[in-house]
Amino acid sequence: MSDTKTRLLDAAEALFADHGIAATSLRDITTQAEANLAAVNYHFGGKDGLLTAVFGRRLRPVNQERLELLDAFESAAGVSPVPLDQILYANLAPPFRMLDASGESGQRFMRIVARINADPASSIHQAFLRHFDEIRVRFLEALAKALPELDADEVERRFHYSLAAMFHTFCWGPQIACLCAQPHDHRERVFTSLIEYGVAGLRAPSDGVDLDELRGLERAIKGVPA
Amino acid sequence: MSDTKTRLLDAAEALFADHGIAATSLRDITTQAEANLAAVNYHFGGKDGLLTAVFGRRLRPVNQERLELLDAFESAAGVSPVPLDQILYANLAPPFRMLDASGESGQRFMRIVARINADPASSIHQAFLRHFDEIRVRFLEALAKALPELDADEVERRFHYSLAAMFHTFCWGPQIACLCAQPHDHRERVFTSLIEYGVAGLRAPSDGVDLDELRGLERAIKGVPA
DNA sequence: GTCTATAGCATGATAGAC
DNA sequence: GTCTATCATGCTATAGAC
Repeated sequence: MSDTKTRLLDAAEALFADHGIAATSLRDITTQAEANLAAVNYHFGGKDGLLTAVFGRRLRPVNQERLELLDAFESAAGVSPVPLDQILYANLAPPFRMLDASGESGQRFMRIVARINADPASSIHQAFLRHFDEIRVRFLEALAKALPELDADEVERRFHYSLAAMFHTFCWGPQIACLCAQPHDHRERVFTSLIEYGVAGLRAPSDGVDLDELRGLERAIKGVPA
Repeated sequence: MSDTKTRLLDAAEALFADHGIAATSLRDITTQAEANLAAVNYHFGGKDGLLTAVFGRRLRPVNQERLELLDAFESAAGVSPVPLDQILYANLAPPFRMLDASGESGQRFMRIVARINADPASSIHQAFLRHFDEIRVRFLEALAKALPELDADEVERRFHYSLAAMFHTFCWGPQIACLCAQPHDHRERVFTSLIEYGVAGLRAPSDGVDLDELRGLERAIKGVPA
């Protein structure tokens, strides 16, 4: 039998992911973990602390691996920029590897992460973001080097688009029937798809779309005079 | 002075967006709306019903406009597929227009939407999804027609990637300092950027990335023998 | 129909015994 | 480190005033 702390983390991870964070009470968690209600407060200082510990436990190794991968690709590239597919691979491979290794519980965890990510007003959000401080800086540097024709703002926006697709996929995957059907084969396809989409998006010409032209077309179609 | 129902909706929208849904109590809402606590239950049946009404009120006209825009572009295209930038424009222009028209409260609203979207386990999620049933079908059809070389699964995945970027931007925009600085000019840039990224991503060649090659590279770099 | 006052029950947090 | 008891607060429901 594992110790109370671990049992609480496991129970919280499962319940937060399946029923949502707000909908899960400390009593649900302590009951499933066969622990006392007050144990949560003692070990983690409260519900927020427990949640922080839940994602910290898994996020640390995943993000560590991301940085190591990026390091490796950068060393291999020397003075040249790291190719975009390698940058995206360094960001995506670690969480996908965790999905393969941890099975059901890994999927659950990714759903929690995606949920916290989408709620900037939540109280644990800052603790969550701190896990990504170094990631953000390092990956933005690598992207900026690989995309010298874009200004820094645009690089950051596009980086966020690629993150959004990843979070959305982890959060929605099981329900879009893209990640669940044939677990492993499908995951491979989704992994590839995320990189393909991201590489193409990051490389998009920055003057490829003329908003005024689209607006003009809209007006013309709708029969508005001017 | 507006009626109680409207005041409750306005207060709830502001508080849900600023402090999060779970963190906002009915008492906070009724206090700010200068209404009685039980009014929420009477008019909306509870907190969930209130939330449903909050996003329904704004989502209906926005989604209506999306469909009308897509209709218009499809009529103009005749038998040809609608160009990708027009499809994405039809999806993005209505919410951006709402942002310009409704100012602060519109921004708040988009943050609520993004949050609900990221929490599939929440109890209102189904009511939320129903608003997008028709959108999903119509836009997927248009995309499939414009991207005949992709299989249906891949079209759906890429459609979701483009949605993810949109939600993420609306949710995070103010904090990434992309949407806030010079409100209108910046928004124009972000709008354009979303379309550029999306068009390029949707058009990505579906065999552009070789996962095994990337994995092989990783192994080689890390010095693993086989 | 519309709103108010209030009661019932569940939750998160804490104090203090062991 | 663990557990019991308890408190303040939150959501829901309902009885009844207007």
